Amino acid sequence: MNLDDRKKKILLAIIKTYLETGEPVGSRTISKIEGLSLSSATIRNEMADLVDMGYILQPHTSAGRIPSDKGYRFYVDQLMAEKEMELEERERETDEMKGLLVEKADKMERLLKQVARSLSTNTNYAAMISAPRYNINRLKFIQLSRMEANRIVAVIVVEGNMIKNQIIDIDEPIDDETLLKLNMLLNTTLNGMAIEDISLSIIAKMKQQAGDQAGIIAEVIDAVAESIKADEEDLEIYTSGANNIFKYPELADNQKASEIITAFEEKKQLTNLVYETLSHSDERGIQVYIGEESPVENMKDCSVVTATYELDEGIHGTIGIIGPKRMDYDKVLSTIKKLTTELDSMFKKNER
Amino acid sequence: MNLDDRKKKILLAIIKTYLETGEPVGSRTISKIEGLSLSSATIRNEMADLVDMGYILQPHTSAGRIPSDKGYRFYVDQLMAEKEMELEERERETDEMKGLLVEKADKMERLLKQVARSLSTNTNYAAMISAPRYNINRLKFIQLSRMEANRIVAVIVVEGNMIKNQIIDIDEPIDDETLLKLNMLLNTTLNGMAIEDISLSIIAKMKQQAGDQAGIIAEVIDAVAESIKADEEDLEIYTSGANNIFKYPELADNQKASEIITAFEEKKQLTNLVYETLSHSDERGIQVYIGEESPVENMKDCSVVTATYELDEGIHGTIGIIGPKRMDYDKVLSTIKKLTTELDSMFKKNER
DNA sequence: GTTAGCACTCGACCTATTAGAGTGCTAACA
DNA sequence: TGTTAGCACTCTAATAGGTCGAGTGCTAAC
Repeated sequence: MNLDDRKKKILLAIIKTYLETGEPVGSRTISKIEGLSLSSATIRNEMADLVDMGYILQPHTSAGRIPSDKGYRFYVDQLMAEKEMELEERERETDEMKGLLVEKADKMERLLKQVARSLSTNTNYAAMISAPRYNINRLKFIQLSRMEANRIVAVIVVEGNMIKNQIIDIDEPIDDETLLKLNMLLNTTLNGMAIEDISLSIIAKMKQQAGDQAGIIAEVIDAVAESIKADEEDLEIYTSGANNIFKYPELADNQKASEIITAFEEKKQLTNLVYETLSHSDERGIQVYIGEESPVENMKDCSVVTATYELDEGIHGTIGIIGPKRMDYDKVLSTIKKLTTELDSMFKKNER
Repeated sequence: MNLDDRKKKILLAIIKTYLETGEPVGSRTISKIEGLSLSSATIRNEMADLVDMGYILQPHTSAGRIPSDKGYRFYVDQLMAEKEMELEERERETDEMKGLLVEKADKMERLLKQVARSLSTNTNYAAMISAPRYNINRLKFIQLSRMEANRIVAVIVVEGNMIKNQIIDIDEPIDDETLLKLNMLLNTTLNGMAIEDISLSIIAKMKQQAGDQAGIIAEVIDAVAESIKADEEDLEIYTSGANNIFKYPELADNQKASEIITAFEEKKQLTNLVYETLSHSDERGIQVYIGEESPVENMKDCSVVTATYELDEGIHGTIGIIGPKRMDYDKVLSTIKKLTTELDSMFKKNER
């Protein structure tokens, strides 16, 4: 049995109706609404087929039908194909966009929080955004300064002007000249290097050149490695609107709500989502995970829509919307599309 | 009518039983359990009085009694008085303490997250902790470094070794000598000053001394002010275990759960709690808010226990536990007490 | 292949009915 | 006068029975 044109139309009708009402939809409803005037009996026959094929489900024998994960998948694929076409046809006007406008923010953190909030309030679903991640961590500048007699502070600037600090305690006081020499050594050797490329041999060579001060070099390198590692480990993720899940009865029971909230609290689970999205995202950069498809265990009852935004070559992050499987995919896809676009242009202006 | 000794005993028995079972407690239960052997009838009479006095409530006519906010308040006050005594008598042994032990953490943020997590998993309630706030922001060290030709990075270290960075774009390249001069000027003038004490006249004087470079001075001062202000505005708060509320049926219905989760998401509400605690905390530093007493609107159905920890003179933060009104106050008070103590000693060791 | 018709199913909702826990009150007791 | 036994009463939670209606599956006719 294959999915002929009529079956497709009926399936889409069922899903759309269900998305609007949130209740199982019966054959009569479809027979009335649809352009292809067919009796409820015929619809019923087709529906039976669709159940067999796994596109829709019957909660119980004498109830209407609801879409299965497979059904949603069909719908979303269809929808995204349409969107593709639309976007080629005309540049979208930005009418419903006002609410989306993100205030100009000076700090990255604040900006990201605002984006998350904007997303969640606009869609009424839960939202998340990951801080941009620098795939290549290239060192730009290193500076050691003496803070107190036995204590220096290392300032490490990497590509994209992310700044890290590390305080280093030293055994013996260090004089200005040596400090200057160390700074020269560090910068001439390391500037422009990717963190991954700092090999042991380079470090050994630097230590040799540093002579007595080899210990400090080691500490600085450690500090560099440490701060980068820390950065990789806990990818910053901002969330907003987790409480929105309570608006959807199918997610609001204790068991499920607790799982979802937990995922939002323990950002580690969301980290998965980010990596998954970054690695699998296709050319469009938008990804839809339905139910069981979700990379986050605790969100198997949700749908998750993610997208990557790009700040600059090799620097990107992920935004995501988490809601019920019967979410308004149309709206969510538009919103997320617009937002990534806006983010891109914003970063261009805001690049510091 | 006043609260005589027998009434007190009965009241405490009711509350303790309710804390254990979570169900309305009847007169028979009390008459059996209690040392002061009285018949259920007598207990009933007393209970009626206690209802009149507002210490306990009757969910419906033929049900047992549950404590009112006023009842809980009585219980907690009693408990805290006892604790006071206990602590004077003997230094508490640290037997149940293992789980509480917080791993040594190098970064403040990670430490705070761990503390929050430790609190929530140990108590099975929700927990929060605010980053330590420096009441007096004293400048310790300022360093300008050239990063690129037209760009310098200002590193600002304040009391407690909190480090802020600010990138400053300048119109014309600056030479090493001038940079050195500026650094000297900044440090000799500002070191050791409290932020609040940097007056306009001081700034004017510095600008005058800086001559051509007055613009940079202004930018640095702005950066200092800015970074301090940003710090004050969004007080960092870390939370953990919000999902624990689902373990308590009286908090787990949609309406209430949503409110509580929202409070945890929008940290602004928790900020209130921190300020409230900091300003009102008595000598012991532990505060208990029961139901309506809570400074956080969305937590009127919870009890909130907070405490201040002190890192150093004038530097403190707040930890808090949020749970149902029938929380195990005894355990919570002990835990929070121990944790603040441990935090204090940890900060002493970890002070860098 | 499509449709009308009809018996059937099953959850949602409403209404007793019952059981049990707990009360309030009265009358007797120390 | 405070305490207690006894008893009728109240109210909830749980169970069972009954009805309604939406929706189905199937058959037979078109």
